[in-house]
Amino acid sequence: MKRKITLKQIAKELDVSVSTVSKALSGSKEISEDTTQKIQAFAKLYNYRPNNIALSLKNRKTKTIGILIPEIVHHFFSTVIRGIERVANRRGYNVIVGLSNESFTKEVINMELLAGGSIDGFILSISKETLLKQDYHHFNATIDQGMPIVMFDRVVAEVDCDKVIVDDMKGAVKAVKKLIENDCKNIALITTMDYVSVGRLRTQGYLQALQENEIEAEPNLILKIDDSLDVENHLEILENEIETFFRMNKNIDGVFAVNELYAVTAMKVARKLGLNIPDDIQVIGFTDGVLSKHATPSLTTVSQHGQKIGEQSANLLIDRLEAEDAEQDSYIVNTDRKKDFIKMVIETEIIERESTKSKIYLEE
Amino acid sequence: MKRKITLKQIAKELDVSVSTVSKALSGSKEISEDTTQKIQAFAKLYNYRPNNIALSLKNRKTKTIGILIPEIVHHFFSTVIRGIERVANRRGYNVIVGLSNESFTKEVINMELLAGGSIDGFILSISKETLLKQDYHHFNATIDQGMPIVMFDRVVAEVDCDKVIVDDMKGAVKAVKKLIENDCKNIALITTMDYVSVGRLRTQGYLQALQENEIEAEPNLILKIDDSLDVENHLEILENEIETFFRMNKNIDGVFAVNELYAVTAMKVARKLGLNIPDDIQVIGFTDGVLSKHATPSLTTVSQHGQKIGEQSANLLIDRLEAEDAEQDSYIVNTDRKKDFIKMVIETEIIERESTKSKIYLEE
DNA sequence: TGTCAACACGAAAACGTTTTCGCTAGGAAT
DNA sequence: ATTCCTAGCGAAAACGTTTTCGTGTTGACA
Repeated sequence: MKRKITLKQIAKELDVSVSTVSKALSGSKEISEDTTQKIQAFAKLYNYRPNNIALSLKNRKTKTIGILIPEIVHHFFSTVIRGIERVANRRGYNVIVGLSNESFTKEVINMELLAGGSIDGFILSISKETLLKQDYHHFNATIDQGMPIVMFDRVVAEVDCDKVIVDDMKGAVKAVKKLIENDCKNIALITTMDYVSVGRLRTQGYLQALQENEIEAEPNLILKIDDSLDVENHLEILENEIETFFRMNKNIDGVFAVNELYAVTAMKVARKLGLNIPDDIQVIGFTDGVLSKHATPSLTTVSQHGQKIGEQSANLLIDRLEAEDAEQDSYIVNTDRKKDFIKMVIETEIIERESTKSKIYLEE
Repeated sequence: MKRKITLKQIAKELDVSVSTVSKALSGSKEISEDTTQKIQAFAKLYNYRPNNIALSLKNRKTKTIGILIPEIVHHFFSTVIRGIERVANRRGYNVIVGLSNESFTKEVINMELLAGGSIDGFILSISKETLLKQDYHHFNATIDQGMPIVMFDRVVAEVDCDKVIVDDMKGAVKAVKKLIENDCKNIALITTMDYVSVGRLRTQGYLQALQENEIEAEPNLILKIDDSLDVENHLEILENEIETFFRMNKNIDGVFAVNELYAVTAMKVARKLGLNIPDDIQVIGFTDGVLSKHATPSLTTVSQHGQKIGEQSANLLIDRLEAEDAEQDSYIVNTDRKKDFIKMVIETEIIERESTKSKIYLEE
């Protein structure tokens, strides 16, 4: 197999020194035009590409950022990656992706692997298992070794770093308020067990919206799904749970679900029970993915703007990386830097579609 | 900012040589137990992690593979990545992802960037623009520099490398045959313009299935959508096209669509026109994604097994990488190696759901 | 003719490893 | 007492760059 051509080989071939080749290729004024031309031509001919690895070793930076997410077959995380990739590329960085599959062990292993020099910083979202264990030593160890981290969506107070989050609670409040405005009297909540922070926050938002409108929360109207099992492959279980839930609470006229899947499944079950959407029952979901857009009827959702989250995360990380660079040139060292971490909140937005009643006629 | 601790620093601190530290940490028998213990304890205390970059430079391999895909917010590509990541991790490799966004330029730039030493090999799927331009020099240049490539799904004969493809044509044949068996007399095809190979192949499959059953293909029953525009954001256009298509061909009783989106949109339109699925019209799509599973009625699809494609691709690539290693130790050099590239075909499978009639009663 | 600047280039260090080889000291064997 | 082996460690090269600091050869100028 052919090896990539190196400076040394070019140097030997053209009978000059490595330094000369390096300078010629970077267009240094030090080298005569003759030599420069000759070297550049030769390099082009042999398709020379500098070895990033060697550069990384020298510069102590790799110009790549590591992403660590729980799952990639997931619309929200995909859009976040796309956002990260956008600004990373624009700012001259590459992106390397690790998957934890919601497992604590895989998260730790992946971090150790990537932290071992391959990347300059992390952008990550914590796995469910880690949230359950509440063991965050690997994050703190990485930060201690001077590698900055930005967390998004699933964050945790125990780790000191920049964070980008969705205003889950506010988003839920907005959604439920919309249902209330649309004359729903008995609003159900379909949520998960609360060990993942986002589920808890959205539940809180639901409760708060009710409280603000002086509606008493009815425990019967809250359905908690155990999402530790792989829902995608146990769709019937989910459907059955929702069906009995609906049967036991025939008065439900509005549903707020903490994710797309629960929402469209709720719609499916409702229709199976002969209910019309949105006339008999209105539904709002969370996460604006493909399901919401293409379901029939299309689903009104709380959009989290995943791409924006990714973009902001990347900007935060790269800003910090480049601030570090500047710091080395500067005499003033801000020892308090560790304390001014940023927590950025991305506003949610309600995308109105067919699963809720349009109130346009009221606004005339 | 704290820098990562290096062998040299440990050596200085413990007043031994760098070599000793290196050997002690790798558990070499050469070093006395005393020293080994002391060094290992110190290393653990300071959380020493070897610098992969330095290792990569020395070993001339990075143990990471580069993925280059047109789009990440796409169920099929996500599952492929998951598959790649699975076997890569199992076999000790990392995964770095680049996105071309269907753009030729971004594809070239990304390849140059990654090929510059960051990775040992590529797994990629060609962007639409590249397929249109038919300019494949960047692939061949990369291969010439000794970096192996595996292409999946969107492949091209002009590049000599391992390939993993879906039997698109056969899958389409199966789907259409199923419609024929289910007594459909006028089967429509909703497809794309054919510059992307997969669209063409699926169209061919449609035609072949008809021919094999001695049904004459009716040009009116083929709808070609211009997918150069971003369909996700021009949903109404798609719906309108399909609606007029249906209105002009009221005899349609079966639809084969080359992707999920077209299929569910067709179902949506059909229902809007008062048609019942699957009684009046049966629908089969391609690609088994979330839409198919959660649409109402759920969609019968041709599954491509994206994860399997990813796993096979990764295995092919890593096999080749490790064969290269072995080659260097061997005296026999197979100069014909370049010619025995593998083209692996992943079988499709029809997932039957509610959008086609069940024929169980016939099989009794 | 001697001095000096400018020009064109080379040598070497540095980044963090691993690995090969060599060296020293001590004990065993002769 | 001399030789030899071996355990335990260090020196140095190598991977591919960039960059700093020489160094030698011009030519011009005094």
